[in-house]
Amino acid sequence: MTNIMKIIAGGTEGGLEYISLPAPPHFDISKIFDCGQCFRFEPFDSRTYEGVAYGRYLRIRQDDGILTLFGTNEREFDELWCRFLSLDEDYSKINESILSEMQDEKTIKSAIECGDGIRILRQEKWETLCSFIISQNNNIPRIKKIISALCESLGDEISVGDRTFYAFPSPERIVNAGIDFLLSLKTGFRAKYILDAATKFPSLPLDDMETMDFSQADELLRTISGVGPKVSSCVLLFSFSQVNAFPVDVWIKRVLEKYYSSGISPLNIKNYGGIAQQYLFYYERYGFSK
DNA sequence: ACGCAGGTTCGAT
DNA sequence: ATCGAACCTGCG
Repeated sequence: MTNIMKIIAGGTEGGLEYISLPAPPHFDISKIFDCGQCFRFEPFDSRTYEGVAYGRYLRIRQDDGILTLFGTNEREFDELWCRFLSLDEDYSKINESILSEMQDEKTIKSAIECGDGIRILRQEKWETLCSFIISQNNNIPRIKKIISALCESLGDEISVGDRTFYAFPSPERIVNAGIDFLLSLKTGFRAKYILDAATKFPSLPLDDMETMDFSQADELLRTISGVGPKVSSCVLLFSFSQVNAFPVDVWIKRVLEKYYSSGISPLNIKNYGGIAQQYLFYYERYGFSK
């Protein structure tokens, strides 16, 4: 992956390495980490989020058109965070493409304005699969609680100053921990699903699933018990770069009924349908769309 | 108390 | 194919 972003500063602050770069247009960390795609990044202060992905800690601050990444360096940025944050994608082009396919329809237009700055992260595949299995028929605070308990119990420790973070545990560790362990985390009926996923995940053709058609990748994921259409499309969108995966949850159902009961529909978008879905979801759930 | 929360499975039509 | 109930749990 070639780094298309230009690092403008770097150094050490408070014992943490950091790098700075210009914030690109259509990039807003508060929307990125608060649009429901990610359960493990939390606010550090009003302009900063922090968390762990791919076994690495990251703190990211956005202000005055500058992005500062703490706990990392240029090499790791090029290898990991640039792609994780989708800084290699042209969201001007994506937004125009969506708007044009939707023929300037007014709801999608408002949704893009409202959700502008959201980027689809490229998260770790196993973590995303496991997290969205846990998310089913569950609420966000409890989802986060279960995931952090899972990481604290089985994940590798990551020290940052005097604080400790945890990597997401591998499928093998979860298989070894067993069903009773998963039940002790209050995962309930999802425990057997997590175990089935942990058993099957290592033999999936993970790289190929990024480039194959959505429907083929979807079919493979759905062989896992507990993975239905919603979980599968979330996982494919948030960690397999399947930008046409279009998760339909309760909020999107509302959107479809309210604005698209007849005529043009975002379900028929050919390119970047999943990104359109994120805008509509954010608009309906967090925007003031009345 | 009892319905519900970012769904899926299972069994009955 | 389609439909509804049941599912772990904790919160209001």
